[in-house]
Amino acid sequence: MSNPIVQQLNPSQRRAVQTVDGPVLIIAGPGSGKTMVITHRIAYLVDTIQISPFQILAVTFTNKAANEMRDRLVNLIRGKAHAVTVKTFHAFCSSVLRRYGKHIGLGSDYTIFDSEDQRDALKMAMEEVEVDPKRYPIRGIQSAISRAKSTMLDVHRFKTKGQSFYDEIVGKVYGSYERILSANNGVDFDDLLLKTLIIFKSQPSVLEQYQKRFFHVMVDEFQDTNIVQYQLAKILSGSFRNLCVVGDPDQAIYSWRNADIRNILSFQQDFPDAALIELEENYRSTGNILDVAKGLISANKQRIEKKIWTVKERGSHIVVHECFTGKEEANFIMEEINRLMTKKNRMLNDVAIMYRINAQSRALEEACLRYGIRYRIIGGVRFYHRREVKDLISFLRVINNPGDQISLLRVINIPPRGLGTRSIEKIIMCSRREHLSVYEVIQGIIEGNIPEHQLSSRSLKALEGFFLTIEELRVSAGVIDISQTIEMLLEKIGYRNYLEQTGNLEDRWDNILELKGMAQEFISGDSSGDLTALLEHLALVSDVDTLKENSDGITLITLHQAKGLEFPVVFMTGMEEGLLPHYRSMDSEEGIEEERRLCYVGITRAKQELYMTRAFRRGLMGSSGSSIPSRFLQEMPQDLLSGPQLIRQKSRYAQVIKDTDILEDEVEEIPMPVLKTGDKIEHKIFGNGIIISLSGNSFDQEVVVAFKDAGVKRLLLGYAPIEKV
DNA sequence: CAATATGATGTTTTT
DNA sequence: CATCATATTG
Repeated sequence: MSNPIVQQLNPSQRRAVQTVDGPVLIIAGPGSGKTMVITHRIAYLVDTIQISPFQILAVTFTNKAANEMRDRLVNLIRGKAHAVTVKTFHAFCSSVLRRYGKHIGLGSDYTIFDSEDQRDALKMAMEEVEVDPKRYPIRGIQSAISRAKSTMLDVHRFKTKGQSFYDEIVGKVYGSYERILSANNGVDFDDLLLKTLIIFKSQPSVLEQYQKRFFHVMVDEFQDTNIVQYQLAKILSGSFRNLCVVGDPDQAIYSWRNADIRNILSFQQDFPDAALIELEENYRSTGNILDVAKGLISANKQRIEKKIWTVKERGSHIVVHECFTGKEEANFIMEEINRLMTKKNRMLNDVAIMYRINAQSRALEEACLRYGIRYRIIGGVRFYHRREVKDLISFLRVINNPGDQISLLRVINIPPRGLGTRSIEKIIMCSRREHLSVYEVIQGIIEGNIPEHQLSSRSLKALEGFFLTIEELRVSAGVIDISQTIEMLLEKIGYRNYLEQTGNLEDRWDNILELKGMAQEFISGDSSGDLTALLEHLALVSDVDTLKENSDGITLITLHQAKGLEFPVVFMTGMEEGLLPHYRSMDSEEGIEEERRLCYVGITRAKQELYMTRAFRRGLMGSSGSSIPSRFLQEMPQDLLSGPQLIRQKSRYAQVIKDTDILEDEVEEIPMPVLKTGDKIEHKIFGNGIIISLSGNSFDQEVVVAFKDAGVKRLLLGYAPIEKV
């Protein structure tokens, strides 16, 4: 009872920690101490029940979550924490495949293809089976194949199951794509999971080894696992049945990655005896924030009702602010941050700005620079996808796995050495004809074993230079360490010089140095430090993982990346129809509900202050249209919000109130003049005008104004800077 | 035949 | 607005 591990926990948390026999389902609301429960549960298993830490597997959603969990475990159980396996599904599977991939014909130096590589491979595949990428966009095929793999359909089963004509096309490409992958000794993200599952199912001895080892299996963010991941968790815990999953259906935001909330239902069916534990008390957010979140999420129809509550104070109102442009939105936020710092003693670290899409970050970044506010940004143009970084990684991949043709072809002419599309085509032809990998063909040509290459002597010379460079690096890579290899590579191909010619050298070179630094850090870390391990690390670390908590600055982050994090002050930007909810999700009810959950996730990141902003015009993708407020704003309890779209506001803007829209108890709080047809008004930009007509409800009041100079305009009141004259 | 310039074209979220 | 594909130039 007086066990120190459980002392500070509330009763449900304690139950979650101490229920260690058999299957357990923990439904954990936001801020309910989920991570604490998981770490304490592990500590309890190790210190109280005396389970060997070596026999515990904890699966997390991101590497960052894994690291954080490990850190917290160290505090609880000291050195024993390092014996616990804490990994993402992908990282765990990768380690299994490195060891046992040979059972399914996978060499241990396989390359992990990210979605960009995947696209290149698909292009090749489509060419091979003559599917026109114009008619059948790669993205669509990519996601169809991913969906297939996430639901355990291999090429054969996909082909027999598929019905539509499109399925037939996808089936063809899928088959060719798989051949290309295996020829490259490459796997994509989905393969990491699926191939591991296949090994477990087909190699009883391998499975048994893992099953015997992991006495306890825990899965975090269970609502965002896909079917393969669930199968993995189930099969791994097969011999002891000690599977504990933790999740929150209201925070499921990855269905587009084939996560399947139904896993929670499947779990309850598969384990009818599972203990169900609900964590309802929120320790993170103020009462107002939590109530806004609750109000919003209750608009979802497909939902299991869940209680969440807090004993915390009401806290500040949620501020809703509307601006003319994205730039103004950013400026407002900066001003507000400055105010919070001087008036409320906030630190930059306390603040996060969240957005739906990465493209929104640009305006915010620029504003940070203007205002001299330090910031750290996650993603944006993802670091690992930047051209120069990708170039370097591709070179390293070729050195590590010459069978990786995708990477090879990407860098064969970098920097330009006179091997254009034509020459490359010829090389590929050779490789088809001789049934050799591209690298083998190149070797053959150089060594004179393949005379019918048809390459000009100039191209031949260039090719030889390329080949010798790679060979030299491959040989020396075995002796010198990785950062020296990188150094040598950059030197040999004259990469710096190349960047100099292409312009903006500084930024790009900085990125190269950063990657080099990362490699350095990696080899001095606890891993084996070889090239294979580094490349695996680079493929599997996400950008969120690199978020440095200690450095001083505000955080710019997408709503998706923000899952699992918390900040005292949160700004949610772009609260507009089309952005949140995103227009690509707006054609289905499920899509909208997922967007709503995403919004819910954002809100519940906030501990004390929450702002929601929107812009009337946003400069996304070239020209911009005007936007209307996100429906989610209207779904929140209005009395907890304060801002100009509300009736009780201290806006500088005029506001029209129609009789039917006046809420009785708020009438006296309306300070604004009421506009009617014929009123003379003045617009900040368009100048003087007369109101011709009014329409719409109080939320999007539309007014038609005849301006003296600017002609007749339709405007939305509340956003249009209009004043009655 | 390779490299560059220009124009069109399409943009969520990520392991 | 930034990438991609095609046209043009060297």
